[in-house]
This record gives sequence, C-alpha cells and structure tokens, in this order.
Amino acid sequence: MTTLKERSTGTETKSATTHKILVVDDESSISDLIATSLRFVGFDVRTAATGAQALQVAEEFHPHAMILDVMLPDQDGFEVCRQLRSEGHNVGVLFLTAKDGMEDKVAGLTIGGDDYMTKPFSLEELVARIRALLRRTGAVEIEPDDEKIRFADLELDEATHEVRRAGELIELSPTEFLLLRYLLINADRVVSKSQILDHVWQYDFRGDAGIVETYISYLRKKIDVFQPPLIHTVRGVGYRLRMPPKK
Amino acid sequence: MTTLKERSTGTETKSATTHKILVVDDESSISDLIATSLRFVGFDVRTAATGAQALQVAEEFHPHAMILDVMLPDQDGFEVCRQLRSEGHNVGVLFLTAKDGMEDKVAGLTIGGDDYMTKPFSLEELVARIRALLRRTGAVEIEPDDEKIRFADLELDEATHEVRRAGELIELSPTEFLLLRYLLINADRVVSKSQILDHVWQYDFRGDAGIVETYISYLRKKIDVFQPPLIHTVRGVGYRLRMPPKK
DNA sequence: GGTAAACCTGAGGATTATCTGAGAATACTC
DNA sequence: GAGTATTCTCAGATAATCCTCAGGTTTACC
Repeated sequence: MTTLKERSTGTETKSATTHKILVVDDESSISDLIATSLRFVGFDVRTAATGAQALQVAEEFHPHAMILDVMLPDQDGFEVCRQLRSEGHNVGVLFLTAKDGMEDKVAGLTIGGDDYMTKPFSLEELVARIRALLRRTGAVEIEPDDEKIRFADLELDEATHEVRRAGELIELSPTEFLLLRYLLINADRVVSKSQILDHVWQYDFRGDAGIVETYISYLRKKIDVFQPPLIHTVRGVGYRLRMPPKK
Repeated sequence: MTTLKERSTGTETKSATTHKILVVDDESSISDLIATSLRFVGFDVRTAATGAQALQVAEEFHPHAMILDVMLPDQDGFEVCRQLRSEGHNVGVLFLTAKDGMEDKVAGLTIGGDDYMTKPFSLEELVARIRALLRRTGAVEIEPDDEKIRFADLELDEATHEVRRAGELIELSPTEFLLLRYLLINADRVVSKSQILDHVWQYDFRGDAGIVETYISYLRKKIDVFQPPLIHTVRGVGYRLRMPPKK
C-alpha cells in the first residue's frame, strides 16, 4: 500500500528515488505543460523538441521513462524509440498521438511495457500512466505490491480499475473514476473546482467549472448512498473527502 | 481605505530567509497595493508593468514566486510564464484575472502548483495563497506539512479548512474563516476595523466598517460560546485575540 | 449621573454558490 | 448502424452567505 502522501499529485512530497523522465514534443506548450506537471509530482524532467535532440539528451540523461510524441518534425516517434533500444537504452515509452486514425497503428507498435495516449489527455491520467509504466518496466521496485488507494471503507484499485465501498463493487464511468481518484489522492485536503478541472479534465477543455459540480453529484449518487457520506462541499472553496467529523 | 502606514504589518515575524516575489501588473495602483502589502509581511518585492520588463527583472532578481496579471499591455501572462519556464526559471506563479469571461481561459493554471485569483481579491487571501504557493513549490523547506495555525485551544487548518476549538469542529462561512485567520495571524496584537476591512474584504469593498462588527459577532457566537472568550474588543482601537489574563 | 460615541446583535432582503434533473451532443459497442 | 453509455450544457430550486439597518447596550468622560 502506497501512502497517500507519496502519490499526491496535488501537493508536495517528492519520492525518495527521483525518476528521470524525458519529454519529447515539438509543441513547447505541450512539453512545458507536461514537464511542469511531472516536476511537480517529483520527477526529474528534461525536454526535447526533435528526435535528434531526444537521442542526444537521452545519451547523457539516461531517463527511466520517456513521453514521446509520434509526430516529430524530423522523424517519427517509433523511429526514435527503435534507435534508442538498439543502442541498449532499456526505457519504457509513453507515446502521444493526435486523435485520428493513427490510433490502431500506434496500438500495434507499443510492444512490451510501453503505452500510448491520445491528445488531448488529462494530467491525472498522464501521471497515472507514467507511474504504471515505471512499475511495469521495473524502473521502480519500491512498493510494487498493492496498487490500491484506500480511504475509510472506500477502495480504488489502479490495476483493475475497480472501486469498492464497504466491499461492494461500484461501476464508474471513466471521468467519474478519474475524479474519485483525484479526490482520494488528496484525501482530507480541500481541492478547488479549478484544480479538479485542471487535473481531471483534458487540458483543452474550455467549458465551465460547473461540470465538476455535475460529476460530484454523479459520484455522490454512486458512493455516498452508503453511510456516512465521504464527499463534502467546502462552500466557496471546493470539495473534500473526509471521514465523519470525530466527536 | 486606510493608508498603508496605518495598517500594521499584521502578519509577520519569522521567515529567516526572505522570499523574493515579483509582482507584474500594468495598473500601478494594484501593483503598489500588492507590493506594499507583501513587503509589510516580510517579503522582498520587485514590480514590473509589462511582460518584457518582467522577464528582464526576473533574469537578475530570481524570484521565488510571481504574481502575474494575465492582461498585460505587451503580451499575456501565460506567455510570460511559458518563457520563464523554458528559460529554466522554476518559479511558482499566482495569476490575477479580471472577474469576467477570462475565467475559462485561465483553465490549466493550477497544474504546476500554480494558482490564480480573480480581481478584486482580499489581501488576506493574496498573502495566504502566496504562502501556500511557496510551500507547494518547495521554495520554503521548513514546516513540512503542518499547515495549522494555533492559538490557545483554537486551531485552524489551511489544508482542510477545518477550525476546531477544544478539539470540537466549528463550521465557518468563507468570510468568517478569513476573518478568523487574520485574527489568528495577528494573535495577541490589536487590529483595527479598517485594517481588518483592508485585509479581509475585497479591496474594492465600499461599504461601512460596521460589517466587521457584524462578523465579529458571528464569530463570537461560534467560537466564544466556549470558555474563556478569546476575541476581545479594544474600545476605540479594534479587536484582539488573547488569552484571559492570569488569575 | 448624563451624554455621546462606540459597539453589539437581531432581522430581513439581496446576492451568490451549489445541487440536480432533463436533454442534446458525442462517443463507444456489438 | 442501431442502441447504449457517457459527456456536457443549461436552468430552476434550494440554501448558505453577505450586507444593511436600526434599536439596544456598554463605555468613556465630563
């Protein structure tokens, strides 16, 4: 069981062993966004804008994992990956791809422990996948056992994507799952609607923060039909997962 | 509004290492207000009025945090932030945005530990957020995760937004919370009604100082139902949080 | 004591935040 | 390609909160 604090994406605490991640994307807005996010959750991050640059940086940085856009100005991401592997770099790769027909092609190419995501994605998901990648590729040996996050009688399993309350299985939609995960990671702290929006929703979502209210409402109907309620509103601030106030 | 001189620092004492804050806003009335306030609470402050100027100042000042208006005459705040980051400045940013349609454009800002506030804001909140920002971005190493302010048997937790007296949970509205925090930060010191108004209420509040009396009354009903009372009136001067005199 | 100023507090209307249901739009599945 | 699940918008209902006001109480000071 990992401690909640260690995984906290919302706040502080760097892991004891810092893992090195190389982010490769030619759009600097994307790579900055990713880099900032990953640094914040405690990774050591470098960025590169081209395939050639990526190879060069990897040579001296020796990353544990890479985030690699498949569309690079000079060569495609797979080629970069192939070259790295042939040079003996045994690094897990998370491919990024635009949302078009390419998806299946990418799926076929992610062999081994690699993974891929389509743009745009949510940061919550990105971090979760990077962690899973590190775990799979054995770059991290610590706490490999239990991939469950618990709070009170709530239990969320990262590996199986199962959620239980009081042992009972609860069906959640993808967004509901991510939202609950974010709340769990920040258990007991107040998270604002904009924080939630930034972490759980795709980075290009341009809608109103009101959608968070809607999803909180969905979640409540599914997990707070049990007693006691765990999702609490902190008016004017945000939401918070908490145990019934101790008397 | 009272002049800044009348306003006591209120907030400071500690801070062995002074943190450097760069304030960027083209309205000098705003940046002056902020700068003066932050200096009072012990920060080392510089200001800039444009994005270009901000980059220039940051280059030699190396701030720990920035307050950045999103609407600048030359370029927008996001761009300034992006440029700083890509130049390796790992600085937390608190964005300021007008309370209009801009809010949605601000989405994506709380990711790297950054934060944003809509104008008008209260100075109390501004300072609280800057502190939280410094804490999150690791610019301050002390006080690990104890985000609690205590006085006597009163305890205010910034992370969970919980307030307890003698261990018992007390529900406060947002304004009550801000007011109590201001009193706590200035524990044992007398704060005037205009100081309170200037720090706790939004800077454009044009109402009467009588509202402070009303809120003090609310607070008393919630926290001074316990004995002994902690909120004391200093007639003709203001209010003061204090322990009952010995004997 | 008397007076005026400062302060306290209750009442109530205005404002704002949040919740939730309904439905349109979109994405998935077989 | 029809059917289902999911996402997202919107708007009314509800309730918390904010703020004003005014009458009552305390305090300072002559």
